[in-house]
Amino acid sequence: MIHTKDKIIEAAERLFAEQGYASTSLRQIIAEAAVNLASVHYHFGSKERLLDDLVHRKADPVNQARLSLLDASESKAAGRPLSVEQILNAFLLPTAKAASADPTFVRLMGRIHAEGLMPAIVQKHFLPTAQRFVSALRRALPDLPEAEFLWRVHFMMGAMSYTMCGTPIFPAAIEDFHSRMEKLVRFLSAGFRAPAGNGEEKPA
Amino acid sequence: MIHTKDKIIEAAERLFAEQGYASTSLRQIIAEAAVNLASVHYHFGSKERLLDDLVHRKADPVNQARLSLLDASESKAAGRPLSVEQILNAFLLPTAKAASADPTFVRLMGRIHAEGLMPAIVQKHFLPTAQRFVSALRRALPDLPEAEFLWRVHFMMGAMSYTMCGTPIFPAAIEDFHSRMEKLVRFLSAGFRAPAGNGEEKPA
DNA sequence: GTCTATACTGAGATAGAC
DNA sequence: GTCTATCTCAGTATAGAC
Repeated sequence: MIHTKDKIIEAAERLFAEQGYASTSLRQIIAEAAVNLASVHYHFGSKERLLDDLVHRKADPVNQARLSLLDASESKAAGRPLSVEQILNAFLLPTAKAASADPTFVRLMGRIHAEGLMPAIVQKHFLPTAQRFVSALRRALPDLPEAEFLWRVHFMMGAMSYTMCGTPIFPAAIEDFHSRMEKLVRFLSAGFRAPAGNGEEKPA
Repeated sequence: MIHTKDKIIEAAERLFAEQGYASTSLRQIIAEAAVNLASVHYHFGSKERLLDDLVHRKADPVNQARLSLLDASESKAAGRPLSVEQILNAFLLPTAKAASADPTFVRLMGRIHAEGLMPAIVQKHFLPTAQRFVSALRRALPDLPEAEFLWRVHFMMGAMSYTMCGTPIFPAAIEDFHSRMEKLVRFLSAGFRAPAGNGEEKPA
Protein backbone atom coordinates (compact mmCIF):
# COMPACT_ATOMS: atom_id res chain seq x y z
CA MET A 1 0.00 0.00 0.00
CA ILE A 2 1.21 3.41 -0.98
CA HIS A 3 1.19 6.73 0.79
CA THR A 4 -2.08 8.38 1.68
CA LYS A 5 -1.09 11.48 -0.23
CA ASP A 6 -0.59 9.58 -3.46
CA LYS A 7 -3.89 7.77 -3.10
CA ILE A 8 -5.66 11.10 -2.70
CA ILE A 9 -3.95 12.58 -5.72
CA GLU A 10 -4.78 9.62 -7.88
CA ALA A 11 -8.45 9.60 -6.97
CA ALA A 12 -8.77 13.37 -7.19
CA GLU A 13 -7.26 13.55 -10.66
CA ARG A 14 -9.65 11.00 -12.06
CA LEU A 15 -12.74 12.44 -10.40
CA PHE A 16 -11.91 16.07 -11.23
CA ALA A 17 -11.30 15.15 -14.85
CA GLU A 18 -14.52 13.15 -15.09
CA GLN A 19 -16.93 15.36 -13.18
CA GLY A 20 -15.23 18.72 -12.91
CA TYR A 21 -13.80 20.38 -9.85
CA ALA A 22 -16.94 21.93 -8.40
CA SER A 23 -19.08 18.83 -8.78
CA THR A 24 -16.56 16.59 -7.06
CA SER A 25 -16.75 16.49 -3.27
CA LEU A 26 -13.88 15.71 -0.98
CA ARG A 27 -16.02 12.98 0.51
CA GLN A 28 -16.22 11.34 -2.92
CA ILE A 29 -12.47 11.55 -3.25
CA ILE A 30 -11.70 10.07 0.16
CA ALA A 31 -14.19 7.26 -0.46
CA GLU A 32 -12.42 6.35 -3.70
CA ALA A 33 -9.01 6.67 -2.11
CA ALA A 34 -10.10 4.85 1.06
CA VAL A 35 -8.61 7.45 3.36
CA ASN A 36 -9.92 9.77 6.05
CA LEU A 37 -11.50 13.11 5.28
CA ALA A 38 -9.15 15.10 7.48
CA SER A 39 -6.11 13.64 5.74
CA VAL A 40 -6.90 15.76 2.69
CA HIS A 41 -6.61 18.89 4.74
CA TYR A 42 -3.54 17.61 6.50
CA HIS A 43 -1.68 16.91 3.26
CA PHE A 44 -3.03 19.70 1.06
CA GLY A 45 -4.71 22.29 3.25
CA SER A 46 -7.86 22.70 1.21
CA LYS A 47 -9.72 21.40 -1.79
CA GLU A 48 -8.39 24.25 -3.91
CA ARG A 49 -4.80 23.59 -2.89
CA LEU A 50 -5.28 19.94 -3.74
CA LEU A 51 -6.19 21.00 -7.27
CA ASP A 52 -3.25 23.37 -7.32
CA ASP A 53 -0.91 20.55 -6.36
CA LEU A 54 -2.39 18.36 -9.06
CA VAL A 55 -1.93 21.01 -11.70
CA HIS A 56 1.59 21.64 -10.50
CA ARG A 57 2.56 18.00 -10.87
CA LYS A 58 0.92 17.51 -14.23
CA ALA A 59 1.00 20.80 -16.10
CA ASP A 60 4.44 22.10 -15.25
CA PRO A 61 6.33 19.37 -17.15
CA VAL A 62 4.13 19.97 -20.18
CA ASN A 63 4.77 23.69 -19.98
CA GLN A 64 8.48 22.96 -19.80
CA ALA A 65 8.23 20.86 -22.94
CA ARG A 66 6.33 23.65 -24.66
CA LEU A 67 8.98 26.21 -23.83
CA SER A 68 11.76 23.86 -24.90
CA LEU A 69 10.16 23.37 -28.29
CA LEU A 70 9.68 27.10 -28.67
CA ASP A 71 13.29 27.73 -27.69
CA ALA A 72 14.48 25.14 -30.18
CA SER A 73 12.44 26.64 -32.99
CA GLU A 74 13.62 30.11 -32.16
CA SER A 75 17.28 29.27 -32.07
CA LYS A 76 16.96 27.37 -35.33
CA ALA A 77 15.31 30.43 -36.86
CA ALA A 78 18.27 32.54 -35.76
CA GLY A 79 16.45 35.80 -35.27
CA ARG A 80 13.89 35.47 -38.03
CA PRO A 81 10.32 35.38 -36.75
CA LEU A 82 8.70 31.98 -36.53
CA SER A 83 5.61 31.02 -38.47
CA VAL A 84 2.30 30.89 -36.66
CA GLU A 85 2.19 27.16 -37.28
CA GLN A 86 5.57 26.61 -35.68
CA ILE A 87 4.50 28.48 -32.58
CA LEU A 88 1.17 26.73 -32.25
CA ASN A 89 2.82 23.37 -32.80
CA ALA A 90 5.33 24.09 -30.07
CA PHE A 91 2.41 24.66 -27.76
CA LEU A 92 0.12 21.85 -28.85
CA LEU A 93 2.48 18.97 -29.62
CA PRO A 94 3.45 18.50 -25.96
CA THR A 95 -0.26 18.59 -25.19
CA ALA A 96 -0.91 15.80 -27.64
CA LYS A 97 2.04 13.83 -26.32
CA ALA A 98 0.84 14.17 -22.74
CA ALA A 99 -2.66 13.23 -23.82
CA SER A 100 -1.61 9.94 -25.32
CA ALA A 101 0.46 9.07 -22.29
CA ASP A 102 -2.23 10.11 -19.80
CA PRO A 103 -5.67 10.84 -21.26
CA THR A 104 -7.25 12.02 -18.02
CA PHE A 105 -4.67 14.73 -17.61
CA VAL A 106 -5.61 16.77 -20.66
CA ARG A 107 -9.27 16.60 -19.84
CA LEU A 108 -8.40 17.97 -16.42
CA MET A 109 -6.44 20.81 -18.00
CA GLY A 110 -9.31 21.64 -20.29
CA ARG A 111 -11.70 21.65 -17.38
CA ILE A 112 -9.51 23.94 -15.35
CA HIS A 113 -9.70 26.54 -18.04
CA ALA A 114 -13.28 25.93 -19.04
CA GLU A 115 -14.75 25.70 -15.57
CA GLY A 116 -13.86 29.33 -15.36
CA LEU A 117 -13.19 30.92 -12.08
CA MET A 118 -10.02 29.63 -10.59
CA PRO A 119 -7.96 32.52 -11.90
CA ALA A 120 -5.29 32.04 -9.28
CA ILE A 121 -4.41 28.57 -10.52
CA VAL A 122 -4.55 29.53 -14.16
CA GLN A 123 -2.38 32.59 -13.60
CA LYS A 124 0.13 30.70 -11.54
CA HIS A 125 0.66 27.74 -13.81
CA PHE A 126 -0.20 28.92 -17.30
CA LEU A 127 0.34 32.64 -17.57
CA PRO A 128 4.15 32.65 -17.64
CA THR A 129 4.22 30.11 -20.45
CA ALA A 130 1.33 31.71 -22.26
CA GLN A 131 3.05 35.07 -22.28
CA ARG A 132 6.11 33.71 -24.04
CA PHE A 133 3.91 32.23 -26.73
CA VAL A 134 1.90 35.39 -27.12
CA SER A 135 5.09 37.37 -27.61
CA ALA A 136 6.24 34.90 -30.24
CA LEU A 137 2.90 35.18 -32.01
CA ARG A 138 3.15 38.95 -31.91
CA ARG A 139 6.50 38.81 -33.68
CA ALA A 140 5.06 36.40 -36.23
CA LEU A 141 2.21 38.81 -36.97
CA PRO A 142 3.78 42.26 -36.84
CA ASP A 143 1.23 43.87 -39.17
CA LEU A 144 -1.85 42.92 -37.19
CA PRO A 145 -3.39 45.83 -35.25
CA GLU A 146 -2.96 45.33 -31.52
CA ALA A 147 -6.65 45.03 -30.61
CA GLU A 148 -7.23 42.56 -33.41
CA PHE A 149 -4.24 40.55 -32.29
CA LEU A 150 -5.24 40.40 -28.63
CA TRP A 151 -8.75 39.31 -29.40
CA ARG A 152 -7.46 36.61 -31.70
CA VAL A 153 -5.32 35.35 -28.85
CA HIS A 154 -8.47 35.33 -26.78
CA PHE A 155 -10.39 33.38 -29.43
CA MET A 156 -7.52 30.93 -29.57
CA MET A 157 -7.58 30.34 -25.83
CA GLY A 158 -11.29 29.66 -25.98
CA ALA A 159 -10.92 27.15 -28.77
CA MET A 160 -8.01 25.44 -27.03
CA SER A 161 -9.59 25.03 -23.62
CA TYR A 162 -12.87 23.90 -25.08
CA THR A 163 -11.07 21.36 -27.23
CA MET A 164 -9.01 19.89 -24.45
CA CYS A 165 -12.11 19.15 -22.42
CA GLY A 166 -12.68 16.47 -24.95
CA THR A 167 -16.43 16.03 -24.92
CA PRO A 168 -17.88 17.77 -27.95
CA ILE A 169 -21.60 18.50 -27.86
CA PHE A 170 -21.80 17.51 -31.47
CA PRO A 171 -20.53 13.96 -31.81
CA ALA A 172 -17.25 14.37 -33.60
CA ALA A 173 -15.12 11.45 -34.55
CA ILE A 174 -13.23 10.16 -31.57
CA GLU A 175 -9.76 9.99 -32.93
CA ASP A 176 -6.26 10.28 -31.71
CA PHE A 177 -5.45 13.49 -29.94
CA HIS A 178 -2.58 14.25 -32.25
CA SER A 179 -4.69 14.69 -35.36
CA ARG A 180 -7.16 16.74 -33.34
CA MET A 181 -4.31 19.10 -32.49
CA GLU A 182 -3.30 19.25 -36.15
CA LYS A 183 -6.82 20.31 -37.05
CA LEU A 184 -6.68 22.93 -34.36
CA VAL A 185 -3.39 24.31 -35.67
CA ARG A 186 -4.80 24.59 -39.18
CA PHE A 187 -7.90 26.34 -37.94
CA LEU A 188 -6.14 28.77 -35.65
CA SER A 189 -3.30 29.74 -37.94
CA ALA A 190 -5.76 30.56 -40.72
CA GLY A 191 -7.72 32.65 -38.23
CA PHE A 192 -4.61 34.51 -37.12
CA ARG A 193 -3.67 35.28 -40.70
CA ALA A 194 -7.09 36.56 -41.71
CA PRO A 195 -7.06 40.16 -42.96
CA ALA A 196 -7.73 42.64 -40.18
CA GLY A 197 -10.79 44.85 -40.12
CA ASN A 198 -10.47 48.41 -41.30
CA GLY A 199 -12.37 49.92 -38.40
CA GLU A 200 -9.84 51.06 -35.86
CA GLU A 201 -6.17 50.85 -36.77
CA LYS A 202 -4.77 50.19 -40.15
CA PRO A 203 -2.25 47.44 -40.75
CA ALA A 204 1.27 48.63 -41.53
CA MET B 1 -42.49 47.51 -5.05
CA ILE B 2 -42.51 44.79 -7.67
CA HIS B 3 -43.21 41.10 -7.49
CA THR B 4 -40.97 38.82 -5.50
CA LYS B 5 -40.34 36.66 -8.54
CA ASP B 6 -38.98 39.60 -10.54
CA LYS B 7 -36.74 40.72 -7.72
CA ILE B 8 -35.26 37.26 -7.52
CA ILE B 9 -34.69 37.09 -11.25
CA GLU B 10 -33.05 40.47 -11.32
CA ALA B 11 -30.66 39.72 -8.48
CA ALA B 12 -29.89 36.23 -9.76
CA GLU B 13 -29.04 37.42 -13.24
CA ARG B 14 -26.56 39.97 -11.99
CA LEU B 15 -24.93 37.67 -9.46
CA PHE B 16 -24.72 34.67 -11.78
CA ALA B 17 -23.16 36.84 -14.47
CA GLU B 18 -20.66 38.37 -12.07
CA GLN B 19 -19.64 35.36 -10.03
CA GLY B 20 -20.80 32.36 -11.98
CA TYR B 21 -23.57 29.94 -11.16
CA ALA B 22 -21.76 27.63 -8.77
CA SER B 23 -20.13 30.38 -6.74
CA THR B 24 -23.41 32.22 -6.18
CA SER B 25 -25.49 31.01 -3.27
CA LEU B 26 -29.24 31.32 -3.01
CA ARG B 27 -28.71 33.12 0.28
CA GLN B 28 -26.70 35.76 -1.54
CA ILE B 29 -29.47 36.15 -4.07
CA ILE B 30 -32.25 36.48 -1.53
CA ALA B 31 -30.20 39.00 0.44
CA GLU B 32 -29.77 41.16 -2.65
CA ALA B 33 -33.41 40.77 -3.61
CA ALA B 34 -34.59 41.26 -0.02
CA VAL B 35 -36.90 38.26 -0.11
CA ASN B 36 -37.24 35.07 1.84
CA LEU B 37 -35.17 32.00 1.06
CA ALA B 38 -38.13 29.71 0.55
CA SER B 39 -39.67 32.02 -2.01
CA VAL B 40 -37.00 30.95 -4.48
CA HIS B 41 -38.18 27.38 -4.26
CA TYR B 42 -41.79 28.43 -4.29
CA HIS B 43 -41.41 30.35 -7.54
CA PHE B 44 -38.73 28.29 -9.27
CA GLY B 45 -38.43 24.93 -7.57
CA SER B 46 -34.65 24.83 -7.35
CA LYS B 47 -31.51 26.80 -8.02
CA GLU B 48 -31.03 25.02 -11.32
CA ARG B 49 -34.57 25.74 -12.46
CA LEU B 50 -34.05 29.38 -11.53
CA LEU B 51 -31.14 29.46 -13.95
CA ASP B 52 -33.21 27.64 -16.53
CA ASP B 53 -35.95 30.24 -16.24
CA LEU B 54 -33.40 33.01 -16.56
CA VAL B 55 -31.93 31.50 -19.70
CA HIS B 56 -35.40 30.95 -21.08
CA ARG B 57 -36.35 34.61 -20.66
CA LYS B 58 -33.11 35.99 -21.99
CA ALA B 59 -31.71 33.58 -24.53
CA ASP B 60 -34.82 32.48 -26.36
CA PRO B 61 -35.52 35.91 -27.91
CA VAL B 62 -31.91 36.13 -29.05
CA ASN B 63 -32.13 32.68 -30.58
CA GLN B 64 -35.31 33.74 -32.37
CA ALA B 65 -33.50 36.75 -33.79
CA ARG B 66 -30.65 34.53 -34.90
CA LEU B 67 -32.97 32.17 -36.72
CA SER B 68 -34.86 35.06 -38.31
CA LEU B 69 -31.66 36.49 -39.70
CA LEU B 70 -30.62 33.10 -40.99
CA ASP B 71 -34.02 32.60 -42.60
CA ALA B 72 -33.82 36.02 -44.21
CA SER B 73 -30.38 35.36 -45.61
CA GLU B 74 -31.40 31.95 -46.90
CA SER B 75 -34.50 33.15 -48.68
CA LYS B 76 -32.56 36.02 -50.22
CA ALA B 77 -29.98 33.50 -51.43
CA ALA B 78 -32.77 31.50 -53.08
CA GLY B 79 -31.21 28.08 -52.79
CA ARG B 80 -27.59 29.05 -53.23
CA PRO B 81 -25.46 28.26 -50.18
CA LEU B 82 -24.69 31.17 -47.88
CA SER B 83 -21.19 32.36 -47.19
CA VAL B 84 -19.58 31.47 -43.88
CA GLU B 85 -19.58 35.17 -42.99
CA GLN B 86 -23.29 35.51 -43.59
CA ILE B 87 -24.01 32.55 -41.33
CA LEU B 88 -21.72 33.69 -38.54
CA ASN B 89 -23.13 37.20 -38.74
CA ALA B 90 -26.66 35.87 -38.44
CA PHE B 91 -25.58 34.20 -35.24
CA LEU B 92 -23.43 36.91 -33.73
CA LEU B 93 -25.21 40.14 -34.67
CA PRO B 94 -28.17 39.41 -32.38
CA THR B 95 -25.63 38.61 -29.70
CA ALA B 96 -24.00 41.99 -30.15
CA LYS B 97 -27.37 43.72 -30.19
CA ALA B 98 -28.45 42.01 -26.98
CA ALA B 99 -25.11 42.83 -25.43
CA SER B 100 -25.45 46.55 -25.99
CA ALA B 101 -29.00 46.54 -24.65
CA ASP B 102 -28.15 44.39 -21.63
CA PRO B 103 -24.44 43.81 -20.95
CA THR B 104 -24.92 41.38 -18.07
CA PHE B 105 -26.94 39.05 -20.22
CA VAL B 106 -24.20 38.10 -22.61
CA ARG B 107 -21.76 37.51 -19.82
CA LEU B 108 -24.28 35.15 -18.31
CA MET B 109 -24.63 33.31 -21.61
CA GLY B 110 -20.88 32.98 -21.89
CA ARG B 111 -20.69 31.65 -18.37
CA ILE B 112 -23.38 29.11 -18.97
CA HIS B 113 -21.34 27.58 -21.73
CA ALA B 114 -17.97 28.06 -20.15
CA GLU B 115 -18.85 26.89 -16.68
CA GLY B 116 -19.29 23.57 -18.32
CA LEU B 117 -21.55 21.05 -16.84
CA MET B 118 -25.10 22.11 -17.15
CA PRO B 119 -25.68 20.13 -20.30
CA ALA B 120 -29.42 20.00 -19.76
CA ILE B 121 -29.78 23.76 -20.02
CA VAL B 122 -27.41 24.10 -22.93
CA GLN B 123 -29.16 21.33 -24.83
CA LYS B 124 -32.61 22.68 -24.14
CA HIS B 125 -32.01 26.29 -25.09
CA PHE B 126 -29.13 26.29 -27.54
CA LEU B 127 -28.97 22.98 -29.34
CA PRO B 128 -31.97 23.45 -31.64
CA THR B 129 -30.68 26.81 -32.84
CA ALA B 130 -27.10 25.59 -33.02
CA GLN B 131 -28.09 22.67 -35.21
CA ARG B 132 -29.69 24.92 -37.81
CA PHE B 133 -26.52 26.98 -37.98
CA VAL B 134 -24.30 23.93 -38.20
CA SER B 135 -26.36 22.64 -41.11
CA ALA B 136 -26.03 25.98 -42.85
CA LEU B 137 -22.28 25.94 -42.30
CA ARG B 138 -22.11 22.44 -43.67
CA ARG B 139 -23.77 23.56 -46.88
CA ALA B 140 -21.41 26.52 -47.08
CA LEU B 141 -18.42 24.21 -46.80
CA PRO B 142 -19.36 21.12 -48.81
CA ASP B 143 -15.78 20.16 -49.60
CA LEU B 144 -14.53 19.98 -46.04
CA PRO B 145 -14.09 16.42 -44.72
CA GLU B 146 -16.67 15.63 -42.06
CA ALA B 147 -14.26 15.17 -39.15
CA GLU B 148 -12.46 18.36 -40.00
CA PHE B 149 -15.75 20.21 -40.23
CA LEU B 150 -17.10 18.95 -36.91
CA TRP B 151 -13.96 19.82 -35.05
CA ARG B 152 -13.96 23.29 -36.55
CA VAL B 153 -17.49 23.72 -35.26
CA HIS B 154 -16.17 22.65 -31.90
CA PHE B 155 -13.32 25.16 -32.06
CA MET B 156 -15.83 27.84 -32.97
CA MET B 157 -18.03 27.08 -29.98
CA GLY B 158 -15.03 27.32 -27.70
CA ALA B 159 -13.99 30.67 -29.10
CA MET B 160 -17.54 32.01 -28.90
CA SER B 161 -18.31 31.01 -25.35
CA TYR B 162 -14.96 32.18 -24.12
CA THR B 163 -15.43 35.50 -25.85
CA MET B 164 -18.89 36.13 -24.51
CA CYS B 165 -17.69 35.73 -20.95
CA GLY B 166 -16.06 39.06 -21.53
CA THR B 167 -13.09 39.03 -19.19
CA PRO B 168 -9.97 38.30 -21.17
CA ILE B 169 -6.96 37.14 -19.21
CA PHE B 170 -4.79 39.31 -21.38
CA PRO B 171 -6.02 42.87 -21.13
CA ALA B 172 -7.60 43.51 -24.49
CA ALA B 173 -9.08 46.83 -25.39
CA ILE B 174 -12.50 47.18 -23.85
CA GLU B 175 -14.53 48.21 -26.81
CA ASP B 176 -18.03 47.90 -28.07
CA PHE B 177 -19.30 44.41 -28.37
CA HIS B 178 -20.18 44.82 -32.01
CA SER B 179 -16.61 45.28 -33.21
CA ARG B 180 -15.57 42.38 -31.02
CA MET B 181 -18.08 40.21 -32.87
CA GLU B 182 -16.75 41.48 -36.21
CA LYS B 183 -13.27 40.39 -35.18
CA LEU B 184 -14.64 37.03 -34.19
CA VAL B 185 -16.36 36.58 -37.56
CA ARG B 186 -13.16 37.39 -39.42
CA PHE B 187 -11.18 34.96 -37.30
CA LEU B 188 -13.65 32.10 -37.49
CA SER B 189 -14.47 32.34 -41.17
CA ALA B 190 -10.79 32.26 -42.05
CA GLY B 191 -10.42 29.22 -39.82
CA PHE B 192 -13.34 27.46 -41.47
CA ARG B 193 -11.92 28.10 -44.90
CA ALA B 194 -8.45 26.86 -44.11
CA PRO B 195 -7.32 23.94 -46.28
CA ALA B 196 -8.11 20.59 -44.70
CA GLY B 197 -5.41 18.17 -43.67
CA ASN B 198 -4.57 15.29 -45.96
CA GLY B 199 -4.57 12.64 -43.25
CA GLU B 200 -7.96 11.02 -43.26
CA GLU B 201 -10.43 11.89 -45.97
CA LYS B 202 -9.69 13.80 -49.07
CA PRO B 203 -11.68 16.86 -50.01
CA ALA B 204 -13.95 16.42 -53.00
C1' DG C 1 -51.84 31.91 -3.83
C1' DT C 2 -47.77 34.00 -1.35
C1' DC C 3 -44.66 34.30 1.89
C1' DT C 4 -42.18 33.09 6.56
C1' DA C 5 -39.86 30.22 9.86
C1' DT C 6 -37.44 26.41 10.60
C1' DA C 7 -35.37 21.98 10.01
C1' DC C 8 -32.71 18.48 7.19
C1' DT C 9 -28.76 16.77 4.51
C1' DG C 10 -24.29 17.18 2.74
C1' DA C 11 -20.43 20.28 1.59
C1' DG C 12 -15.54 22.15 3.18
C1' DA C 13 -12.90 23.20 7.12
C1' DT C 14 -10.79 22.76 11.89
C1' DA C 15 -9.37 21.22 16.72
C1' DG C 16 -7.63 18.00 19.41
C1' DA C 17 -6.97 13.05 20.96
C1' DC C 18 -4.09 9.24 19.77
C1' DG D 1 0.38 11.12 10.48
C1' DT D 2 -4.14 9.78 11.28
C1' DC D 3 -8.87 9.80 12.95
C1' DT D 4 -13.12 11.48 15.49
C1' DA D 5 -16.01 15.05 16.43
C1' DT D 6 -17.70 19.31 15.37
C1' DC D 7 -18.41 23.92 13.07
C1' DT D 8 -20.32 26.75 9.39
C1' DC D 9 -22.67 27.33 5.33
C1' DA D 10 -24.60 25.48 1.14
C1' DG D 11 -29.19 23.72 -1.28
C1' DT D 12 -33.49 21.78 -0.22
C1' DA D 13 -38.09 20.55 1.89
C1' DT D 14 -42.09 21.41 4.51
C1' DA D 15 -45.52 23.26 7.86
C1' DG D 16 -48.17 26.81 8.56
C1' DA D 17 -49.33 32.12 8.80
C1' DC D 18 -51.63 35.55 5.99
